[in-house]
Amino acid sequence: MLACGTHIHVQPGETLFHQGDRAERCFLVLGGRLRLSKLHEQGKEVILRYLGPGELVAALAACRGADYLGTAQAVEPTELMSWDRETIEELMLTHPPLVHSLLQPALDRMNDIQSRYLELCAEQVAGRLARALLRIMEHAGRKTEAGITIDFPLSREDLASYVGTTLYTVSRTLSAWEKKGWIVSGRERIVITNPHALMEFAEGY
Amino acid sequence: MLACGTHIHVQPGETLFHQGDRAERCFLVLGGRLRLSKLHEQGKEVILRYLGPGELVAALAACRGADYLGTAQAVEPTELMSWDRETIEELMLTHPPLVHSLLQPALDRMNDIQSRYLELCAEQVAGRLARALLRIMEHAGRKTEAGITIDFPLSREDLASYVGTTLYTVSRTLSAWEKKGWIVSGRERIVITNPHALMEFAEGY
DNA sequence: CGACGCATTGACAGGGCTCAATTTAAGTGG
DNA sequence: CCACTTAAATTGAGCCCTGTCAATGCGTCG
Repeated sequence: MLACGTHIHVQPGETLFHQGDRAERCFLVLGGRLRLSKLHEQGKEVILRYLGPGELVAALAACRGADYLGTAQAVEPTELMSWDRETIEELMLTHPPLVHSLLQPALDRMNDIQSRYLELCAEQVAGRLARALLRIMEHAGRKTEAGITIDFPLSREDLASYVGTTLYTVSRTLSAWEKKGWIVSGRERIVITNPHALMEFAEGY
Repeated sequence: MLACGTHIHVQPGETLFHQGDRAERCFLVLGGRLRLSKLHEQGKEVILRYLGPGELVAALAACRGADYLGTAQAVEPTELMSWDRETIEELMLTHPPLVHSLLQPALDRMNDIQSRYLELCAEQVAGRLARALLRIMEHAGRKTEAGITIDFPLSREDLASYVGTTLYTVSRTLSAWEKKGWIVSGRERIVITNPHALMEFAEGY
């Protein structure tokens, strides 16, 4: 069954698919990391989510033959499995329980953006940034001696696009947290040394 | 098949289900209008979307037996059809093509919030408010002699919760547009007299 | 080692939130 | 039908967060 799929490799910076294109295929991330973003008419870019190993991409859109809702590009060398629309549709009809494997991630992502939409409305930058770090940490954190390292390149600008602010405000905020000893950061690299403090901060906001 | 469903009536202000409760049932709006909202810890409320006749509510959550992602309450006398989890699951397994009837709305809503998330990041209040009015107009507008009337009660505060601002800024902005002759508004009622101007404004923002 | 891109920091301005005081309009009961 | 009540809407004043612009520092890679 899985053999019907095609192996794909994408290099950092390369685009897997573009927002607005017809979704002919869906993907499963095997290794590496993708960045799903959406572009505004006036040029500003927003990061919808990062996708790591084990996650499905564009499954719903491909099922329906709709357009991709965002643009997916690799932030690391990424390996994927891919299926075309006909194959998925056929699989879905012949294996009804498969639907649940699609529905759960869809529900999770719905929950994710709706929560972030709420935060964007209700909280100011620092609170959103704290939650963003925690969220990304849960998703892509690796335990190291110094703390929990986010193990893919993540710039100030990326974070800004993720929480809806500017790279300047992100920089200022991270500097403040670094002085407090909550994080250690370098060029496109962030280590969270005190997750508990960050959580308390995000809650109490 | 449809006979398995239960008829439900909800009065304005009444709550159909609460965010966080286990989703045991899903619903189809037959008449009236629901307001789906999400509450922030610090008390602020955000309106995720309005639901009118023909729209499914909580279908995905009920399929998965997950928790409701938001709170649904009526803004008008509302009539619904409702099914419980077991029934949907059974229907889905026995009628595989039914899945598509669930996937399409899910995709539409995903697209809707992601777009609004983008707007919230990229545009300022006036632009978002213009788009919100147009979106609600598409969804619930009724042609009248004066223009296109939004035919359910919609206060300044509702609009504020919808676009992520305060009722004061909404009031000021609507006043300005009323002076320009783009809209006519009263207590919880809005008529769009010049949709074209609003669209141009939203685009050019 | 030089150059490019990312990050930092300061100064400044403005959009929009907050708070407070009225005004307007709908609904209610005598 | 008209006071009376209550909730929504309007408007003004002040201020703060954060976006914008500009200059500089620094780490990485060719």
